[in-house]
Amino acid sequence: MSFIQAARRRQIIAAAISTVTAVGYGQASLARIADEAQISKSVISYHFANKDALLEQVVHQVVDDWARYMRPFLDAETTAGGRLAAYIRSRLAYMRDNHVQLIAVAEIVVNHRGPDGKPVFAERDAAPVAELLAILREGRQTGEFREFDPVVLAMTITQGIDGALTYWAEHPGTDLTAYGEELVTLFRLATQKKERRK
Amino acid sequence: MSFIQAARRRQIIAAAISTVTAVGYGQASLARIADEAQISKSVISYHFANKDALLEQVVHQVVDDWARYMRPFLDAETTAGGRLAAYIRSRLAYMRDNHVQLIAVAEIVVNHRGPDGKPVFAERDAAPVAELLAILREGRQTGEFREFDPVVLAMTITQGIDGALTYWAEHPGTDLTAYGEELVTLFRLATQKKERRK
DNA sequence: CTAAATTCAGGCCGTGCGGTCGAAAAACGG
DNA sequence: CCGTTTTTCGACCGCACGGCCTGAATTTAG
Repeated sequence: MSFIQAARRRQIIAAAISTVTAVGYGQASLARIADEAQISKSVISYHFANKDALLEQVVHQVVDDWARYMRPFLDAETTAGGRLAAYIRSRLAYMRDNHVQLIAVAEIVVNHRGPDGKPVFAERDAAPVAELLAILREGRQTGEFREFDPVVLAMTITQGIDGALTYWAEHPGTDLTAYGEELVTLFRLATQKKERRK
Repeated sequence: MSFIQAARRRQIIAAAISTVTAVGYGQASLARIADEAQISKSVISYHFANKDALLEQVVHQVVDDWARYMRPFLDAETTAGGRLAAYIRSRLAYMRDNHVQLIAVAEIVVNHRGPDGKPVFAERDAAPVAELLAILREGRQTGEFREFDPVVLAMTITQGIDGALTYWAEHPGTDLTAYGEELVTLFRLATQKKERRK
């Protein structure tokens, strides 16, 4: 693949992301995306087989970048509790710097359907959840965490972090770092064993 | 409004709910809804001004019923902690019995946009969140809860409950009651003050 | 320099959408 | 029983969509 081809693809993907984020999945037509990129519709058709292929590339690229970003933060921690806090902080940090991409991906994953009417990317975002699940199971096995259902915890933590994104989107003035520390505290209290105090 | 009119409207609303839940907001055309209800498309137009009005009625009806369901459970409790647990349990119980309606409402609220491209029902589901926020603020004021940001907690609890719905939708065998008790425990630990133990 | 390959613009087409129309059918009132 | 109103229907309209095709501009290769 030539250099100019790759550049065009990146440009089109970027335009698709900003368009989906701005007007939503349903209104993100090829015409609007082409308009956003200031190119003709057929350029998109030339570089991507069809709309589905374009959206799939959008999701693929963002998810990959996301996982690459979080990895070093997770690997730097040794205890399950530390990894959990790092997970929350790094996922939130990535969201702060890439919220446009993540909103677009969320729109696409939720709304993109196959001909049968069922979602296509059902398990695509399961990767970060699986990572989190592993952390929780490890903490339970080593006895670092209290007894709980790791599935419920993983789901709730994921949802809680996503909630920060949602809230931030609606209240742009929010201090996401402070929000993140609240979440870290919240889930530390929710996972740690009871300690004798005073 | 006559009796038969009300019946037709309810039938159409029910068909809209099941259609949106089955094939998603984007694919839920008037034709498919009419097909689901086994009536002609124009019957919908006769009883509702347009598609937007129909969807608004769907959201309105479900949200109203939802609030009516939860009220007595909340009023039965006196302490903030009790009200919080009742909130989680009753909201989850309603979800178990009305998941089709709630999935439809979620689809509509997220995807329905005005001509400007911005969501229309942005604050519609803010009512249950406000209720939850009041509980949390009350608990903080009376000193029953630890220090935290009520907004973050309210958001996280709401998201956590919604996560149960999502997980249940993907794993139908899930024991929602057990899931709910995990959530109650989780958020009790996250909200209560540190206690001296042993 | 020329010819082949690549890249891009504009327009066309079939499809399905939300919504409307006039007529048929059903329900109602005297 | 008939006339009126309410309700339903299938046909139809204008529109925007995704996809495709044609052809011109640009780049590359020999």
